[in-house]
Amino acid sequence: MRLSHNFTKTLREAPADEVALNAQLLIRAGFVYKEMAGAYAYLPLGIRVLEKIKQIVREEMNVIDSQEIIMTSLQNKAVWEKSGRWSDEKVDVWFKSKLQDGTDVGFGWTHEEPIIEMMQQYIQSYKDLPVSVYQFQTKMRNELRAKSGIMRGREFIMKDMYSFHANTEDLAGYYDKVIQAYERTYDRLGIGDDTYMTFASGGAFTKFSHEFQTICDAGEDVIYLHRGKNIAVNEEVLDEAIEELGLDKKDLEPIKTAEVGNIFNFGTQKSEEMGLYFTDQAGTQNPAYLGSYGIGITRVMGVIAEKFSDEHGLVWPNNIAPARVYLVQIGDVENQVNELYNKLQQAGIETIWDDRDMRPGEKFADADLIGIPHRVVVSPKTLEAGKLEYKSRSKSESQLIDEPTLFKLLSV
RNA sequence: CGGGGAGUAGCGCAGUUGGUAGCGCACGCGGUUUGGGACCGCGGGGUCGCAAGUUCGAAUCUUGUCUCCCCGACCA
Repeated sequence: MRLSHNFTKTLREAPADEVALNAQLLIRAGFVYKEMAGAYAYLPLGIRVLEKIKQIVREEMNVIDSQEIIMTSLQNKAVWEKSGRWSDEKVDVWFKSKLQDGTDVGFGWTHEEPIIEMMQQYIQSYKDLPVSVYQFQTKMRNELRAKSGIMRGREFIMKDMYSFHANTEDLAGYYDKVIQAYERTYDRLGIGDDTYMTFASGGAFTKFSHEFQTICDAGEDVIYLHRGKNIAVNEEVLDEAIEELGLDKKDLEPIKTAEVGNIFNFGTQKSEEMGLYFTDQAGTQNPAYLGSYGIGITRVMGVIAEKFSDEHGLVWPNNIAPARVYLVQIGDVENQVNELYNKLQQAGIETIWDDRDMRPGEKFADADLIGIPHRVVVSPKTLEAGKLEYKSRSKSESQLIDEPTLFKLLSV
């Protein structure tokens, strides 16, 4: 990407109505645009990060044999009435509207009911089970108050996955596979070391659901961590969990965290509500066992922006940075930079080429703000030395290296 | 939804005994510059959130309304 072709521009100062660090940095650097409270547009740089996060999640869900689909944002009132959750008293985040003929429709805040409804068409026999599906969807939730930048919006992207099983053991086995897949996912996203599986409320079938909580000052949750046993408990179920798990409160350390995932074992409750039954080997009808598994994609991006930044700007982890290399052109050296740019492209190394007609200082400042992991400078000076200037975003000193060394460095 | 704060140019801000709006950044033109956000000159851009009201006159006073932010509550 040639930066001169990018329509966004960086800001020296963040808009006054943004207090959340993630939104301040992402807006200043040109990753997102705020449409209204709790609703953000994703710009070219932001899309790159978002797609990388999605791709990592996609790959890990595929590993556990889940199949990708896309459901609809418009939802059918009748489907939700089956579970009783069309009611505004039961669900206070509904966005609702009407078709021109007066028919009520809702905007999806989750897809549990619709997916169960849909799967009735495809699951009749034990032979059709197990099955797991997932999607990346924009969820709409009419929150009373949006906050924390892109970490808690009224519109956000979530990966939601649903699995259907013939019996509780099969679901339990899959549930464990999901946990492992989530752990691999958070590792690859660069937040694995700070992310804890946490006992939380909300299990319909089991006593607890499990959240994945990432240490983050901007988070909204507090978990209690037992470092020795590596067990974490959400504050909301602290007393119950201490009792259930035989923990001593004095061994637990409270930590501020942000929820980046939540998985549920619903047992057969929802299938019974919605009427999802299958025929077993004996020819009898049974409700399917359901698991539900979410990862907040845009929230993960916010958490990472929040966690990995310094006084100069964003510091993206390698795997989700919008590019690997930020190539700074200083002076009249376009041809030489173009040559290196093409080599990087051919090597499959995503590069942002700062070919703008600006002073070096501004380019360096933007390189830092945008947070690309590797910075390479080409200037008359470096060309004279027959070298390239290299700097890692996370280090303060730069060094002169030759081209083979650069490619070796980038191949890791 | 309760409490608090704020809406003036794309962004950050100034502008009270009420007198017709200004600064920095950004933007356009010219020139000098060119390795960590340059400098000089000239220039464009604002229904002062919106609507009523008071007044000869309102960014400024009154009322209403919309929006945004923070704390709390809420959060499958």
